[in-house]
Amino acid sequence: MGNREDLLAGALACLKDRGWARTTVRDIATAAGVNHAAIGYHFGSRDALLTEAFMLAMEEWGDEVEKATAAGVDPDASPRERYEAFWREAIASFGRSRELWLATIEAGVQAEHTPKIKELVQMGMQMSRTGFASKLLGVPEETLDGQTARTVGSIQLALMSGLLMQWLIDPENAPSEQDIADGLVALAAHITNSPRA
Amino acid sequence: MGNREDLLAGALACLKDRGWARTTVRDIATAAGVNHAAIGYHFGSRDALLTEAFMLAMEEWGDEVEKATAAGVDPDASPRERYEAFWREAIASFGRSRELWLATIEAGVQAEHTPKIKELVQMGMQMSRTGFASKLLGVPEETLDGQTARTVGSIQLALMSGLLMQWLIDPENAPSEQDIADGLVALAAHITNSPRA
DNA sequence: AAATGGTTTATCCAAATGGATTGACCAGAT
DNA sequence: ATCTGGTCAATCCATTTGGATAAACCATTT
Repeated sequence: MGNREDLLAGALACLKDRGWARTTVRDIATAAGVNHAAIGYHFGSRDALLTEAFMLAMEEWGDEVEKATAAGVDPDASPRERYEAFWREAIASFGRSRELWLATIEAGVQAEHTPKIKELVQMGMQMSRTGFASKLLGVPEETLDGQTARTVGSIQLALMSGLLMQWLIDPENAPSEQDIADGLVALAAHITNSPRA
Repeated sequence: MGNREDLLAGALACLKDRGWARTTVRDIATAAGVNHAAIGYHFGSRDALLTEAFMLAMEEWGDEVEKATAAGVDPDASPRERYEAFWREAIASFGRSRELWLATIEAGVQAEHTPKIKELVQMGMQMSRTGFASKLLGVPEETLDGQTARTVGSIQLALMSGLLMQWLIDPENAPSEQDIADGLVALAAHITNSPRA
């Protein structure tokens, strides 16, 4: 393990607990236990290093999501129980890997200023849509039609990032897994009813 | 209109198209057409000015949300039509006031580093929950019980920020108002069904 | 007209920042 | 042993940053 790996690890750490914008080359170098000149040598620039570190963060993020979706596949449970189990695990992950999740939100902001990041986030969102839709409905990704991915997948993805924000900023008032399922069902029921509810 | 007002307007502009982290005192001063020393005189520090400007952004944000909710109250329309009308207007606003919406996301990140901002965002989220729930269900805020606000309101708020992210980062693949309603109903139907769908 | 108090501007400054340079180091090939 | 290509660290550098200082400005009061 040379400086290169140390720098990547240090950059990932900084990305999590300082965020993209406020990490300096010296922050990274200190976290990595390396002279900051090594950044220029191995990566060319601070931004290039951070971009590469962000890819590591996306992998970790994928693992966390997978862990949550894995919780929602008990064949003996009802769909609702499975759905709540998913959120129970997701919410736990929000707390357990708080900094990581925070970094994913900041990535959304950073995407606006760094084209490469934008591409990565777009890719991640597309994969999430189909992944969520398939796992949620219990249909293999191959046989999943694009329309369902765009509807169910997009909604689940939106709930994921939206509820993440609530849990990060105001966990006191954020909805529990039951609240989520209740709200979803109540909202859909209201929309479906032809007369006023 | 003295420097103070100009600085606030300039800071708001910078907040929108440069974001909190990357706006410098000189950016603001230039945008305001004012010497940057005036920031110290009128607000004490860059962060204090940005915090005050952020409150202006929150007001504008409230107006945009209100405009969208107003689109969802046609008494002749079905609940579903009203819901889609809301999202049609919301999505239009995402495009029309792109920078403003972007600033609200960055606020979520900034909340992590600036307690005052965190308070403001928490407040905004609480108001949004009850506001959304009441407008959506057609129930005055006074008679709305806390549980419904936490469930339906939280879900709608989550969809709002989650779908905003999708529309900001990848409008090409973001769901339309029909997609949203479809997905919501399909997801709820799946959860409700006792056997597998 | 002179004085006053609030405001604005022109500079100054120390610290921080990203990056470049330069010479040391070191394992493996010659 | 020495040469070589890659790695590393110490140091330097120009620029940018947020903020402070102090002098000018200006309307109002005396």
